[in-house]
Amino acid sequence: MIDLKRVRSDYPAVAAALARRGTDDLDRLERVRALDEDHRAVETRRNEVRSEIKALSRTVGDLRRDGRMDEAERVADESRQLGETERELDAREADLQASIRQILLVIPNLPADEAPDGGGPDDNVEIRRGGRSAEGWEECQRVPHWEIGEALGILDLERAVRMSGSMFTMFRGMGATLSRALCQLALDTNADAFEEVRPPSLVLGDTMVSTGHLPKFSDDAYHVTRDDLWAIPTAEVPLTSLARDEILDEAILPMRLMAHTACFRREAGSAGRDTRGLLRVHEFDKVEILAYATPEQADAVHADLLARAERLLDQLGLAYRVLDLCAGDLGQSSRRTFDLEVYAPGVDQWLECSSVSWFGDYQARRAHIRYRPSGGGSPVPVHTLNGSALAVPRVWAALVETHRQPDGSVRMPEVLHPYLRGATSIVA
RNA sequence: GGAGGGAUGGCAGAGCGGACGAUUGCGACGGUCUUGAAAACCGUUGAGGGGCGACCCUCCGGGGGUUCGAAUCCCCCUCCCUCCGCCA
Repeated sequence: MIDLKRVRSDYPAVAAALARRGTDDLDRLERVRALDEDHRAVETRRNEVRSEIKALSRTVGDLRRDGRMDEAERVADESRQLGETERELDAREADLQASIRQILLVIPNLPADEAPDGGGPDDNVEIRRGGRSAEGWEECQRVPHWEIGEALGILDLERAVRMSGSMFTMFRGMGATLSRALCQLALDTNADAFEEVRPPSLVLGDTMVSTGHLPKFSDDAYHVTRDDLWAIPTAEVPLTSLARDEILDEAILPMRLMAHTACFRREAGSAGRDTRGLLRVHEFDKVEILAYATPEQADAVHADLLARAERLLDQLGLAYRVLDLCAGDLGQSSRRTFDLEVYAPGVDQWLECSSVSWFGDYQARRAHIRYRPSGGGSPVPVHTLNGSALAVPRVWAALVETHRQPDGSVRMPEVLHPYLRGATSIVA
């Protein structure tokens, strides 16, 4: 959530920042501002009435102790009258508060000043390329991964669809081993600074609200209605809620966590897009890296997360590019995001394989995660940041296409060998 | 799933319906004393919200209710513990 106090004290700046997203949220912002004024007026009056009731009640007690029953009853009666006013104001106060929160929960984060201008994906700024060159491909590398996977017996989409429906996948043999190897590599590479966590895959609605996945994007997530639980779309969800309702010591920040989990996405609204192969699937494995930080640390932590995600692609011998997302393409909770796109020569596409985001205190406000400054003073919301260290399907696809040899086998980059029981390539 | 017990401040642990936002102990912080430390003593020590401010309001697992007044009484829910059942 954006800071209501800032809406109050700095409305023009908040509105201007929000406007950069090019959404219709300015109406919402204005409604929040008006409701907030009403709310504070009602709250103040309600508190005055309550205070009066408390005073009268105390008087009743005193009078009764003194045996002045008639007077006590008269004062009690007066208090009874006020009780009605109190109930009325209280209901209005609660209503206003709920309305404000409801709107606040769907107002997106304010883009960072540094985020480039722009209204959509076309305005994202490519800030660099890394890994191997994205040019100069051999004919043998121009084969889509689903064909490679089938030929080598390492990808079994047909049977996956039979058991789970379209956009579900199944790796087999060395394909499955490769999938696991990628995750282990990602985990091991980041174990120097990140605590490994194995969180739940099903979470309560509140947990999804904390990160911003609910209430606005409920169509994108799987909902187990019988038990009212949600399948996590990313480990960001449980990892962010790990510190929910807590006050952290500044000394432990930045606090870094990583997790390998399955991720579930309904991919509603993308029917018919990228339907072949591994480009868009309902369930996939991912290693997420995440940090809680102070505002002062956030920039450096953001850069570090990005560097770590890049390093893996580099080690895997893939071609990738880094995009600085423009204000109009930023996810709801993010104020600054770098996307990593890996080039897959077989399908001739840049595939988004990581989003490294800085959320400011937007998620921390929703999740009530604060830290107590070492210098003393009241707790303040932490900043949260996260990114995919490695998301399996698209990296798997790019890897298999990039490293395909003229004989149809797929050479495995050296970093993976220890995780592949020593195998250096995948052959038919 | 069935039966019983519990949930209070960082922790431990009190709390006849009316000076209880909450005794006390520990911990933490500040101070006195000390060459330094320990001990002892004194003091401070939860969170959220409103108001320019004096100050006011809320929070004793959550939600309802009774009452002039609820941490204290009633109802529902959640979670934890013990026992039984089931189970990877």
